[in-house]
Amino acid sequence: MERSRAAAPTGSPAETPQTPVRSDRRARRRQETIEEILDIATDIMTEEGVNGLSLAEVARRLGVQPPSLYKYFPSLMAVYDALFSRGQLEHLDVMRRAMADAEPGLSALTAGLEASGRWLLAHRAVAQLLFWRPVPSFEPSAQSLAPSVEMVALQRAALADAVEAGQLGPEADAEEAVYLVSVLIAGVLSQAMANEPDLEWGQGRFTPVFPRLMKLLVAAFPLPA
Amino acid sequence: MERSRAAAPTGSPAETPQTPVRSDRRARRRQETIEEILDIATDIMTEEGVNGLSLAEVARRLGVQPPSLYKYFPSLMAVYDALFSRGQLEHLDVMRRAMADAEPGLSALTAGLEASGRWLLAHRAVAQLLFWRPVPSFEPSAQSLAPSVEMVALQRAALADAVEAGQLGPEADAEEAVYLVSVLIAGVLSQAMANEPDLEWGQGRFTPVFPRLMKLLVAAFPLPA
DNA sequence: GTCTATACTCCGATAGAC
DNA sequence: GTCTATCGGAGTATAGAC
Repeated sequence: MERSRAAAPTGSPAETPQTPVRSDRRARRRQETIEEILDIATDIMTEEGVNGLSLAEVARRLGVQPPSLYKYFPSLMAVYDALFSRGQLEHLDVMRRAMADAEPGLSALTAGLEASGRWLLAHRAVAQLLFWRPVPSFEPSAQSLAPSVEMVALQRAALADAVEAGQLGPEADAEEAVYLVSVLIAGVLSQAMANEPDLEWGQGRFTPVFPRLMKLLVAAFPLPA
Repeated sequence: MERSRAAAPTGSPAETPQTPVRSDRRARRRQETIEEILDIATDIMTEEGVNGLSLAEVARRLGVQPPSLYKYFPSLMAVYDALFSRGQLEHLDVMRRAMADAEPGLSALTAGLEASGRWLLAHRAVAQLLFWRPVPSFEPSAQSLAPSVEMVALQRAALADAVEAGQLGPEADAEEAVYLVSVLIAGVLSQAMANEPDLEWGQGRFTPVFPRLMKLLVAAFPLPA
């Protein structure tokens, strides 16, 4: 958590006051604090449950008094929304990268879902916030929800690639196929999270069956004879 | 909510005082109150989230003061445990009946899982308490957990029946097959609960794919040639 | 078995000084 | 942007009268 103070020595009088440089530094420092708050909030949710998050506890761990946090977030719900939004974006990024690194089609789909599962198991508290809605008084904003549309599009495109490559039958190029695939990954993840809280992807009784489930897709969408 | 007072007229002096009859009546009345508390608690969890349950709110809806509830439950966690236990037993009963009414083997397995899914979607708050552990400070007692062993045994037996009936290959008669089946039903349910909170079994995008998934089991455990 | 009264702890949020 | 002080409310749980 060491922060670099080497650049831009403080005493330099050559720069005009109120420059964008100063503002940038302030803005960056502010952004760092925001990220730190969100990291602490994630820790608390992991330990106490998603519902156990409180600004008082965040303040305690950050070493400030609770009112100070209101300079960064207007309410507890705003913190939840920032956590939701950041989680959504990171999750999307992880899946996109994994798919880009794999062969288009079934390989990319499998790789993307597996990377998604790996990330979600490594960030369980955020995963619960994203998919289980455990805080009834929190509704994610429309902006925070936007990346999930992209997630579906990625999977839809991979299915289309798989059909074109002759890996799946033509019926796999449909919205229903995305639902079926989502059921498979959701089943693996929900069982792993509920019953094996300390294991990561690849360990235990549930996540290892995922590759097997993906192979079943060929049976679900058979190639025409 | 009318309660029958017809039986056992109050003034009858033929019976000795402090008879088991009197105690039975008291015990039954007490049990009714306990069930009513659990029903109200379920309503609250449904509206406010599993974590939103509070004895104060239960007392408010029951029309008593909070301290009165401590005559029935020693703590809030004891209420959670009673809810867990009752849910576990009802859920097991639903599945057992459905399986008994169906042809042994794959039909019984499918019928049991479908009945389970139907019941869980109709009792979502309890389902979350049973499977998602959303209250970190609550650990179900060993006694409350016991019925889940029976659940696994039921499914295991149905898989063995299916193998014997020639519906599935011999590898389906194994513990791993139960995990695979559990992933399928968990996936359907978690997607339905997260994304279609107002729909029941058979409606929406996810639960209708369950029969299709069960058909895939044949592909996963092919019959020997 | 019900109540009142109470002790205790915690939280979200705001006002205003510095 | 930090703090102190405070409001207003929530909750669990216990003691003791009736």
